[in-house]
Order: sequence, then C-alpha cells, then structure tokens
Amino acid sequence: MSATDSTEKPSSKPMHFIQNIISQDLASGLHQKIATRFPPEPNGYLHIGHAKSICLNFGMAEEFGGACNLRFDDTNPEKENEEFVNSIMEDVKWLGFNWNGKVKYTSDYFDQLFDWAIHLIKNGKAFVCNLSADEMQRYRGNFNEPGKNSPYRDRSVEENLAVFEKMRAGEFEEGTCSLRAKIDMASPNINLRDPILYRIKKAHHHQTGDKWCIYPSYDFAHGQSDAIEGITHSICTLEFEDHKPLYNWFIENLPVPAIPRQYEFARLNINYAVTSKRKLKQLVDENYVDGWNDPRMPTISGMRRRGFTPASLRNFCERIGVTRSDSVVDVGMLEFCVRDDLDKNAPRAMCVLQPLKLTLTNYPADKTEVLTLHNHPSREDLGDREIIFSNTLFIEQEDFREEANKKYKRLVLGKRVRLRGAYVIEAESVVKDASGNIIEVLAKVIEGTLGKDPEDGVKPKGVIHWVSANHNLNCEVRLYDRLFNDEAPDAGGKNFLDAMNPNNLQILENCKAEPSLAKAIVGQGFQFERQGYFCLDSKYSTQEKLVFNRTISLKDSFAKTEEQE
RNA sequence: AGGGGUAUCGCCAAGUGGUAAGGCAGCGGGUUUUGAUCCCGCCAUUCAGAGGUUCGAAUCCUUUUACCCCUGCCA
Repeated sequence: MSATDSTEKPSSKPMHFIQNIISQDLASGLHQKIATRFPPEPNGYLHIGHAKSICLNFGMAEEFGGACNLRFDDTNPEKENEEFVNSIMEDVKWLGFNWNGKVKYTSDYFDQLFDWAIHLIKNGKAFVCNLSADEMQRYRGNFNEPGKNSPYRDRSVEENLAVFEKMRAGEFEEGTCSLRAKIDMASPNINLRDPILYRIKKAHHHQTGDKWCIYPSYDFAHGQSDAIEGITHSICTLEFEDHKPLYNWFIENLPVPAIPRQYEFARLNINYAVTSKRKLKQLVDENYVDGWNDPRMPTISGMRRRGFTPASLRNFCERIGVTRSDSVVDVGMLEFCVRDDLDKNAPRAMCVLQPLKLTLTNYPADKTEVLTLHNHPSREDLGDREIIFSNTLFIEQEDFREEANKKYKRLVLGKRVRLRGAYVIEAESVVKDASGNIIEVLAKVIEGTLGKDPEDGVKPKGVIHWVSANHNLNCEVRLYDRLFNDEAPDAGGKNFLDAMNPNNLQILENCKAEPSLAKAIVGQGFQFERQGYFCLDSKYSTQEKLVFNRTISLKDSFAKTEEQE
C-alpha cells in the first residue's frame, strides 16, 4: 500500500478480467463488498494449480476489501478424509492467507440443502428416479442425440416426497435410486438433462459422521452454498462453464438468500510436471515418490519441504496472470521466482558438496584464524558470521583442474584463485591415489591477500568456496531434478510414468558445511555460495545428521558455455 | 441436434478502431571476492488463415482452420 499509487500507474500491472469484473460491480453499486471462496475437495493434497486459485480468490478479497471463505466441498465422503482437510488448511495458512471466520464445509449446509430438495419436489421440479446407472446413461442420449424422459419423471409430488424420505431413511441400497432435477432431457447442454441432485452413499462422513446416507451432488450443493455464504463472485475453472446454466437454474428456482455469480478462468498447467490429483496420488501410492510432500512433487507441501517460499509462490501466481485461454507455463518462470526471492533474502553460507582436500604448504599447521564474512552481499541487516580458516581445507572437486583453458576461472595447477572471504592461493602440486585420482591438492597462500589483491599485480582468476577440514559439519545434501523428462508427460495418450526422469534425485553423503549451519532451522533458506539455495529437510534432518534439500541451483552460465564446447 | 470455450514473440501476457506494454527464456556488453545478483542493450512491420468494412483493424463483419472442455449416482 503506497501513498504514491496514483503516480505509479504507468508501471502498475494492468488488471485481469476478474479484477475488471469486480471493480465494475463495485463501481456500479451491484455490490458494496465482495465475497469469494476457495472450495477444495479434501480428497488430496493441494498443488501449484490450487495455489493459483488460492491467490486469485484470497487475492481478490484482499485487494478489494472483501472476504474469502475456505470451504471444503465435502459432498463425496468415499474419497475424502480429515488428513486432507488438515493439510489443506496448513497449506493455505502457509501461503499467508487468512480465511474469513471459521472454516466452512458444504456439509454444514446439508440440512438446508435437503430442505431445498424438498422445495423442488413440491414445485414439481425434482423427482426420484429408479433408473440404474446404466439405464440412466442410455436415457441421457449423447452429443448428437437428445435424451429421453425417465419413466419415473411423472411421479406425483406426494410419491416423490415419500420415496425421497425413504431414501434419506436408508431404506434403499446404493445405486437403486437418485433424486433428479426435472429440466430438459433434450437440452444440448448435457448438464441440463435432468441432473442428479442426491445419490445414496452409505458411507461414513468425516464431518457429519453417519447422519446421512444420501449426499448432494456438486451441482446441487455448490451454488447454493455460495448463496448461503453470500459469495458474490464464485470463481472456478473453465471446465465448469457448461455447469453455469445449471448453477443459475438452482439459484433461480430456490428461495436462496443471495445471488452469486460464477466466473471461470483457465487452470494452471506447468511443463515437466503433472498436476492432476489422480496422477499425483498414483505417484504417492506406487512409491515413485516419498509421500505427498516429497520435495519433487508440485504439491504445495512438497514445494514447502523443498524450500520454496510463500512469497515466491505468490509472486509466481501474480506473474502468470489470469485469463480464459489454456496455457502451459514454463517451469523456468517458477524457478525464477524462487531464485528471485531467495537471492534477496537468504543468508549465504559455504558448503562443499564433493570435497577435495587442499593443504596450504606455507600456512602453519597449528594456526587458525577466525574470519568474518557478510551473510549477504547487499543486505547489511542480515549481519555477519565467523568462519575458521586453517591449513587444511576442503574445496569442491570440480573447482580444481590440473590444466584448463582461460575460460576456467577456478583453481589450476600453477595458477591462482581466491578462497571466498579469505586468501588468494596458488596451486603447486597434486597427490594421486593408485588409480590416478587426485586426492589432495597442495597450494601456497599468497601473503597479504586477506581482503586485498596480490601486491605483485597477478590477480586470481576467480573465487571458490571452501571449508576448514577440521571445522565443519558433516551433512547429507539432496539434489533434486525434475520428475519428468518430457515437457508434457501426460499429453495425448502417453503414460506419464514412462516420462519419469531416472535421475530426479541425487543424494550426496559426507558433504562439508560451515559450522554456522548448525543453527539452521526448518523453513529457513540458505544460499550455499556458488551452488544454489538449500534448506533443512523437515522429514529426515536430525541434530546428529543434517540433511539439506537443494531448492534450486544458482543460474549457471558456465555450465552453458561448457556444454557448447 | 450437438453444445460450450480459446487463438497476440520459444513461454506467460497487456491491448476494447488511432498505428503491437511488460515479464520469463534467449542473445550481446558492463560491474562483481558467488561463472550468482545488479546494470545496459537486442529480441512481433505484425496479432491462427482468407476475404470485407474503414482515412485507419489485433480490435468491427463474413468465412475457414486448430486446440481445449462436456455423454460420473466425481468435483
């Protein structure tokens, strides 16, 4: 909120169509205050696509001074449970949103919904149908042929009332009958061909227990729940557009307390990922990943465990926009958003992932120095930390080469490099094992180079990170790569499992982290200098054994130039 | 007797009759004790195609094409 908003217009983001609709409704006086809702079904964990919907619904309420409800759309007890309810609440809170009042459930309205079903029956607009599922499908017709009226369509109001009451009393088996709206079996919109309002499900419900054995359908429950809650703008995804005439039919034919309006936007798709609860569930159930919150999953809980921040996700949702056209956002956009946030806010630290011993020949073996490093190159408020320097260090294996061309800006035999925050050194010789692997590098410290360039004018080629061999934390680091190699794993008739990236996880043992990382806490992101952004793993990290997840690597233009040669 | 949607740069996306914003990616260059960040520059004579209206069209009209959604007692 800035006092100079009016003068910032040229740089401000243009409004998307939902914002336009809301501001017009407010300007015209249609609404004094808007109300939205985020209506997840608790049958799985939330994913990045839900984040878009959350940001949109809660975002509109925030932006226009309205309220947003969290409402569990719990009309199908067979697929839903409390675990999902809890994870969803946690994810919404973590993203930084507060729902209006207490959590709502569609099941809170089952009594009212039942009364409204009676109302429809009494007005001759609903009937109990005894067609089986198969029969009903045949009566429904198809895209090219109109449906036929159910033989039960003309039951009397009295009979319908009586049979519906028996339905509710549990006198019929599942699948033997259903309550249907009496609309138009010839409608080109199949949703209007006498849709089901209630079906029998003798299932225990996570909120209402065993009170009901009939449950309302999505269509019969959603709009009326919106009306009960005074939702003004009911925002959903494109596939529900065909349901809108039905949504409005209920609103028009029932004595609802308010008139909500439905608006549809395009769901989020991201390349190199799947975002379908069914497929994500399959990855979990068949153990391709380590649970719904596996750091490779595009679930909100997975991304949280991976080290994504709420700000990065919200910024991402802001950047991708809201439209009605199907689109596939490049995962690079998401990666940019995390890097952007973490670069600005994550304290820096050093950690050697694949250690190579480095001995400084002219530095006393019994000497140590305490060096002070800034926690962030530009954020003084993030403070400083101390690092111990000694004559035996670990550097990254890939930061040393016996010989290299001028493009290689790291340590080369006979050449110089700067040890981050410490001295410039020059490599003198290497020690190899029996099979010719370099197991140690010997180098000398160039005197007087702490915080200064060498006096002889021979500047180091680059800077590498390091950690003292006797002053570090042994830890495990997990490097994640995309779960799929195919940018559209589930496009066409493909089996998305065939596209899985076999190298989506690399576990590095015996990494060497600087001692300050002992104070790391779950949820806090660090930049391991020159490597990327990392965070403690909430599941496997312990006091005895630190486990870090790589959230995202740093942009690596060197890797790119190397590739080209 | 099918219906409902959507098409603007590799990817998102503004634009609503006055002569194509911005971001991501990419490509050059500068700064840098992170090959990061940051900074500067380049990146759509053209808006799915074809006609038409107009002084003027991504925007209006006609028509064609492509893609997405809908035939659960799922949401």
